[in-house]
Amino acid sequence: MVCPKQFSFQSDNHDHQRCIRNAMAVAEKLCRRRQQRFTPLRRRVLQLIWQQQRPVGAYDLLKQLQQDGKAAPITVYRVLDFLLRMGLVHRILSQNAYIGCVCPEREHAGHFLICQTCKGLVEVVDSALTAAIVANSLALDFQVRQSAVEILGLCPRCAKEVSSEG
Amino acid sequence: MVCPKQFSFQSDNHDHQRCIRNAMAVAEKLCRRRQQRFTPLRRRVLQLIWQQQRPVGAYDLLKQLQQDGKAAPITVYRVLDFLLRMGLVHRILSQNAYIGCVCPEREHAGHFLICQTCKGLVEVVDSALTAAIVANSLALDFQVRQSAVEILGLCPRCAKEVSSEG
DNA sequence: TTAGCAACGTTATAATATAACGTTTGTTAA
DNA sequence: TTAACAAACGTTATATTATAACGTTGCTAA
Repeated sequence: MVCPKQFSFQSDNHDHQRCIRNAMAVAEKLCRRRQQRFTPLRRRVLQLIWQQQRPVGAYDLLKQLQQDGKAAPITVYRVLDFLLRMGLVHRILSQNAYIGCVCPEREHAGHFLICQTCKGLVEVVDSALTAAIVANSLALDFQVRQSAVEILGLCPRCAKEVSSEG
Repeated sequence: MVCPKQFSFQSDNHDHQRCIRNAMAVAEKLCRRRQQRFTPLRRRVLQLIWQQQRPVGAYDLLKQLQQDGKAAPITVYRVLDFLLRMGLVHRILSQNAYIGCVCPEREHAGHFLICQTCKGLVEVVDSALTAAIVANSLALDFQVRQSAVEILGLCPRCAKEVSSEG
């Protein structure tokens, strides 16, 4: 089970609490298997990230952590670093923000469609895109370690609003 | 004529001064055609960007400008904003840096291979990659405005060095 | 049960980017 | 020409994002 919101711009009224619970369970299992500590702090931050349905900034997370008590930026960044290493979240370069990964079990690059209006985001998993990246890299004798694809534009809903206004 | 360095990791001893002169001439023509002012400051910054053969940070540019006289960060960012709007430079998200565009006449997204060791960069122009992006967007009824593809890894030269060390 | 290391706290600071407002300069149209 | 306007640039201040350095706590494994 994955969060449908993160695979399509359309699906909206799904039980996101269930997605969150699922993501936490997957994270737990994955950390245990890798013998990494899924501490309360790490759990809390991952949960905060999943609660938003769009990419969240580090300082947004910080503010939320500070509602529980004192916290410093480095705390957030350290946790983010861990979550990124574990593949539990993706970093969205164009937004300086972070989002929960829908499929942390399988290692993969983050490929995204991002709406410039509502900041909504969809993770793309597509073999043709991956193949094109591999082909280009092979052609230049380049060893891929990581790839970031961020496609910016207008999601269907925001496009509709724009056209009905104008 | 384009800078071969920006299309391959291999070509190294080409006449880069000539590439720079060419880039400046193209920029000049393009601004005139669009009735935009290619001021001395804008010219200077674009030249500084082309002089590096890798992505340059805004504050690197600032330091170089300050050798001519006083300058503030906003000055650099304003010029970068102009150059980006004109398509004369690309912003490299993963590096917080900027690089001259090898083909500003034709509007296009920036697709790059970036070496994590030497920070060398190659601009990729590939229809299969573009097609994959378009296909994904169409499938989700998403209107693309801009796309950023940054493929990080090891360029052939750095790969060779790593293997000869280890 | 203690040595060692990972996690986290605390304080400070680096690096990147923008806001607000005033002045200069170039362009346009009477 | 020159007044009116807008674009470019200067100046000062500040926002936003991210990391460094070092000490303390607490888990874990021999």
